[in-house]
Amino acid sequence: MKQVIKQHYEAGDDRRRQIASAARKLIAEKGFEGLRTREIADAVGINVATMHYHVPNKEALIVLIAESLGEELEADRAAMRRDGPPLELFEAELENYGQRLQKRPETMKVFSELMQRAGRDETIRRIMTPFADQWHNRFTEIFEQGIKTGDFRPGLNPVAAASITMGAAIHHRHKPKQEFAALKSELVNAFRKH
Amino acid sequence: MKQVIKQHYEAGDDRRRQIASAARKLIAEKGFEGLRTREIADAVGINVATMHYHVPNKEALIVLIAESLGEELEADRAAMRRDGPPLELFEAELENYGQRLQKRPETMKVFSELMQRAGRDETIRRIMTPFADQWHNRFTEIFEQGIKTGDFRPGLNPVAAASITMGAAIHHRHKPKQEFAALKSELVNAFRKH
Amino acid sequence: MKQVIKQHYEAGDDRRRQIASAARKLIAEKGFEGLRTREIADAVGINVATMHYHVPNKEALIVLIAESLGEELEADRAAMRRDGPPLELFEAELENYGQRLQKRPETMKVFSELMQRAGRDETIRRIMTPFADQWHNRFTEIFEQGIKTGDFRPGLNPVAAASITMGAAIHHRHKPKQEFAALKSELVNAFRKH
Amino acid sequence: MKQVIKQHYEAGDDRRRQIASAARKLIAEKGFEGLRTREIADAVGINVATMHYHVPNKEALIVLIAESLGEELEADRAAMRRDGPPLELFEAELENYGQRLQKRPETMKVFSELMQRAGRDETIRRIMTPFADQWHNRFTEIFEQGIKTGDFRPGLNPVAAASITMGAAIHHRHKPKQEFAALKSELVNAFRKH
DNA sequence: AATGAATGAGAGTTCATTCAT
DNA sequence: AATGAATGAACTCTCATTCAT
Repeated sequence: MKQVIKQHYEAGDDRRRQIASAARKLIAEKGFEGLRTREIADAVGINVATMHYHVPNKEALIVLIAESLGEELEADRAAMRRDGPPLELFEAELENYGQRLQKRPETMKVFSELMQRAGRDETIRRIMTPFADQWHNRFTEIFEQGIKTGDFRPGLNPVAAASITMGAAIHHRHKPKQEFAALKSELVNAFRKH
Repeated sequence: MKQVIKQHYEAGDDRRRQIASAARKLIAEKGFEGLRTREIADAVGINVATMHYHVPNKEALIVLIAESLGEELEADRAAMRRDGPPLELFEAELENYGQRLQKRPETMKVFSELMQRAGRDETIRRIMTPFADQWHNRFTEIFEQGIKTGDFRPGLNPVAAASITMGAAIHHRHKPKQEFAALKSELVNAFRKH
Repeated sequence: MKQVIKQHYEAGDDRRRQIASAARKLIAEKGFEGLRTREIADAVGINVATMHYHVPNKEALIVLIAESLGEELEADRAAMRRDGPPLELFEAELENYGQRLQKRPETMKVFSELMQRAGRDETIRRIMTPFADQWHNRFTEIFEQGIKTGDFRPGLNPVAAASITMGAAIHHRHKPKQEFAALKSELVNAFRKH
Repeated sequence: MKQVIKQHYEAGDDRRRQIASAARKLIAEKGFEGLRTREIADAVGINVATMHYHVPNKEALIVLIAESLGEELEADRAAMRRDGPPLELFEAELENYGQRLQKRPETMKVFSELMQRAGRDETIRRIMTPFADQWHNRFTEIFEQGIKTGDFRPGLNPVAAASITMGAAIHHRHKPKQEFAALKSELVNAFRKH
């Protein structure tokens, strides 16, 4: 079903991927509360019943979306370089985030909607927290190493610094791109050794 | 209908205040997407139709909520001291925020729900941005003065620093209270002159 | 809507009565499995949402129907004479049933549909069994007294006889009326003293 | 698809038999109204589409079920002894019914569901009435002969007596087994010569 | 200012059935 | 003979809003 000749047929997981993608687009536009099964189906170009064939109900849909987002973030993470001076790694991490913001703004909007909902929805929380945690851990790690190498201030609290960084990054999500450079260099100054 | 005696107290704007208050409680519990006119009316102890007499539709309700929140934030702001060494003002500002988080967590939840929605809803954005801006300006101002007095690093970008501070504060909203102290001192270290 | 002065408003329980009545008619026609909320609403001449205002969901609707039927059967029972020779009472009971079958065939159809469903549905069982039991007890009682008075065979098992009578009566529900007389006299012969 | 070896066994009518059997089991559990094509297919271990290949639609399915039930009842009937004193035949007939009730309660539940539906559904009525009639005729016949031999009361109405017997039997379907003996002997006493 | 009742529009979900392979 | 995927039609239920009083 997946091979060359017959590929005009969107079978199995492809449909689920299409659905996830359409749903994400809609969430980015109208938020979680504006998400309608019918609209997703329309966007994919299938019947609502067909949609329910692939994704049985709204809860499963949300899980699918969260997973789909998770995979993407994971792929991004896997692609990051992990060696070099901590300060550079820190900047690279921010740079990467900034680019994601520009190239796929949808991703961050959906991420933020899911995190918002995670506060109330156990299922989503279970799927999403690992991703938030991984990100946080990554920064913590960088700070810890950087303190040793002397890249970052001695006495810096790596956990708190990681939180500040993430907060700044997320809070910046809606802002114009130009400001991001200023934010980045200010974060660097905030933590590096003077 | 039940307490005959009090009935004349609760006319006009009092009702609107009750409605706003009930709505805020519900938003804090279930988020915007879980807000139901009927539940608000029930919480106030009136009929849905009566509710619509006071607040004609959901848009007006949202405006009411935003205004109510705005008034509260404004009152908070007005109560803040505005003189003294910038570093102290900065700490006082954060301290005040931390206490608000503990005493009225509902307020911050609603604020965050409204800001989320502001991204999509023009009306809300118009009401909310001033409040976010005022807060941002306040920090910017403190940083500007602090740079002059030597409390904060020379070369500090006041605007970026204000953004980082706000991001950190908002991002911390759900976290346990104990961590807040660490965050606060880390923020101070991030910006003050070493 | 029907009468002259103020009664044109079908308020409160009247609506529930109308709904119960329409639902019973529909069950008699198409059985339980063919019962549709929309059709009931249409039959009453109201919107589906209005129907749900009065009867929140299908389970409540079924309870309403069962109760409505129960009330009717109860009224019937209350109207029956309870004194006189047991044999006469027995015949009167059957006669009354036969007339109900002719005048309100719907009632018995609905009763039988409800009893069928009672086998699977706990809620219905709880409402309906009392009525079946009362009827059964009534016959048992008549037989017990009749044995003493010598109207019925000595050695007759009153409980088994009651079951036979009810089985015969219910089983006859769809049959042509004329046959009922034969059935009745055969039942009398089956149990009376020879 | 999974057990390659057996695949050629289960062609044609075997499939139909499997489907009928699965459907009957499901009807016994959840009633007619709870019968779902998908569940039948699942129970048989085939795809819904495959099911529709063998049994084109729900009407055909019901016919199939009725026929399958009919065959079973017919086999039962054929196995019954048809000679001996009428009173004994009568008791044997009841005894056989009682045993069927215990050994294959499913059969009687399905029979009763089908008879209920026969009241509304012409197709089912056409298939089922013969079976009900045959049973009824069998009792009538036994009574007619028994009157001649003196086993049963002179003046007994064979048709009405047959109806009473069947009503009692069917009505007893859900009741505990122990009571059946009492019912049986009471029926015997009701019709035999004293 | 308040209410019970009503409503239209739509939401998610289910189901028998069909299509392409 | 069998399948995965697709579909239209329907169903129950919900919700913001309105109407008559």
